[in-house]
Amino acid sequence: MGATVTITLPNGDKKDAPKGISVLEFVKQSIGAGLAKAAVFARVNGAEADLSRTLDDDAALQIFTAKNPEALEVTRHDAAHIVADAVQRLFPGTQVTIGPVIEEGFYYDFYREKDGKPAPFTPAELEQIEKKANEIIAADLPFTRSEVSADDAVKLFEKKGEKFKVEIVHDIVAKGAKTLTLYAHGDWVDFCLGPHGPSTAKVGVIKLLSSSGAYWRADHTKEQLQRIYGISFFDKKALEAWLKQREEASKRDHRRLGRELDLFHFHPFSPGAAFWTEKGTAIYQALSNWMRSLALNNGYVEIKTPLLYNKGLWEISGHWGKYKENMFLVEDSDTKEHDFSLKPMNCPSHHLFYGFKKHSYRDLPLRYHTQDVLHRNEAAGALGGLTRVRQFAQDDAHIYCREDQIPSEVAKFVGLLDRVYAAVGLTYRAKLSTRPPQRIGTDDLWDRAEAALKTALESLKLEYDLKPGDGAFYGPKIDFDVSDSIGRKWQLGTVQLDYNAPERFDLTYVGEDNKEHRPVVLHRAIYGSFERFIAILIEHFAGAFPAWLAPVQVTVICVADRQLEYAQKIRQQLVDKGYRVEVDDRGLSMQKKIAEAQVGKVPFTLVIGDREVENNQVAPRRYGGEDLKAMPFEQFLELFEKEAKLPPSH
RNA sequence: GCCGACGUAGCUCAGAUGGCAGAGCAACUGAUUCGUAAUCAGUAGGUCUCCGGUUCAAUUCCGGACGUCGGCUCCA
Repeated sequence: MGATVTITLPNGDKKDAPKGISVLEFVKQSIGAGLAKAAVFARVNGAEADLSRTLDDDAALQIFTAKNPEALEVTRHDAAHIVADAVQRLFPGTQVTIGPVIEEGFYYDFYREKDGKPAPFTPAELEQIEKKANEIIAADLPFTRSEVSADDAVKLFEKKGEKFKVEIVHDIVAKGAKTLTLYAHGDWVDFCLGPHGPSTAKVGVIKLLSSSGAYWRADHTKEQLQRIYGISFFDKKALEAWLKQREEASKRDHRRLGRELDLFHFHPFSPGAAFWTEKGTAIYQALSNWMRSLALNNGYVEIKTPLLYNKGLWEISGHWGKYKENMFLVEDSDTKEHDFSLKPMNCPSHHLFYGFKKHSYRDLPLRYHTQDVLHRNEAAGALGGLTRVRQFAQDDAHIYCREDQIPSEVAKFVGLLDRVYAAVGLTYRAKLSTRPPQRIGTDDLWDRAEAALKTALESLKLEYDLKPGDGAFYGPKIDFDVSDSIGRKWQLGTVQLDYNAPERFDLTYVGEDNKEHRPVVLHRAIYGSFERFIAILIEHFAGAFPAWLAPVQVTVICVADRQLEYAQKIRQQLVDKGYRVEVDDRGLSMQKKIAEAQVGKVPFTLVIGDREVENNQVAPRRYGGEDLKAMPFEQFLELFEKEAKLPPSH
């Protein structure tokens, strides 16, 4: 009799099985053939494992099938292997690098050259690869796992001529790994942590999405690689649903809605700088006014500083050395030298401003708010819509405070940011970035700075991701990310601690002890930039803004022209209160005008006929079609103002 | 900046192997004055992004520039 092991299932059941049985065999014998067939991978004592893993000790076992989202990640990793296999079958000599699962799908980076030059995959080749990959799925090749020594792994990949894999193996060995795991399906082998599904057939269906350039190790001085993006689903139906959803999401794209709703334009003569229409400007101004009120009501002062500066400033700030490539330089017409630059950030000008006066500890914290225009010379290939532009304005502020004031300042800021995002319904993800290897300041200082940020996040019960080593060289920071309609993440808000700038600019305050001390600076923004924030809001609301943000808040439509005079009176009363109202007096049918108001996503349409004129009423209709029925104008006003006023700023 | 795709009317898109350029919507004109999602008729609109080259002939083929899009990198 062989030894037995006791396996505990998620529901608490315990089952005995012969020691050394595979997970799959155990499931088949002790749970059921159906689950065995559906299984993709397992967790043994919480650790991910292949179904072929043997059970050598008592363990807790959990089986994952297509019903678990985790299983899709595993099969997408399978899919990456399959695509790499397909590429190497079709294009011998192509080298493989890495192929991770990403949020939506996976990618695989290849190195391929022709005549010494990088050879990108053409759309036709992608089709071939996709076809071949799905053939590999149909072939139902089992994935097999094996362990080899580091030496054998190096030999294996050297023999195959896979120099990138060899490099990765060396890296892993340098980190202390003794053995490596290999995964093979058919003749194709890659080394990989796993787990993988039982066979290629489990992957379902692979769809390749795009190809693009990427650099080995994300370093543009290294080899140019060819990246193929793809996604897989357990069945065609799920793939089709995903494609459809993607099409829906693209209808919310701010670039598309910006055109359809006539919010902004771009012109080749000023790439990366928006032309805002009167409608786009209305949104911009509403956000600007709201942020101004929020700032002024929360202890900030608003200041304005120049846009153009002599390079002397950038030499002090360090931008001339580290950021010059991103700055627009301006030639002085006398000296013919590029002695001036448009400001890419507000901080240096605020530091100069701080220095205009001698400050007492009683002045602190001192909070300067600014909405000035900034210019950054972004790489041409990086521009896109409103999310990445060359000219923009931040809802910027710099807080000058004593070190002991940092925790409360950070907490106040994060609280304010949370209120702003909540008011527009945005959900965000906070990221705390801590000390990088290259940094200034003592460890003690960093300990305190990081603790201050952490405390603020925890006091607000905010979940956050920790990004060790991602902070700026002068201090740690918290970034706030929001996703756009196609799932790309954008940084909006940020708060950064800065111990460096006060040194560089020799900023001081006089303390209680009558001696000079260094303040600390907090850089912070909530919207991030108006441009990017508006882009995110357009997508978030799919263009149907709440009344307070909508470019046109009310459209007044008459049943016949004889009611126009009354309609104008209604409009005037609303305009006098500061609202954005239009009367559609074009010679179109009423139905057509209503249709256009809906297409324009105007929050309220007021229909005026003889009955309304007679009774001093309006007949409001909401965007989307809800008919509120005729009511006295005063009653509408009350209802409307609740939604059309800026959100609270206290 | 790098890799790839793309650039036809204000917008969305057709089009031909290299031989007079097409639709819908929008615009304009006229008629229509209508009770909650699109009234009818007509008119106008184009150096087919730009600059070179090949050709009897280029919007179409080739090269370059600019821009847009998807990535890389960076960041708000």
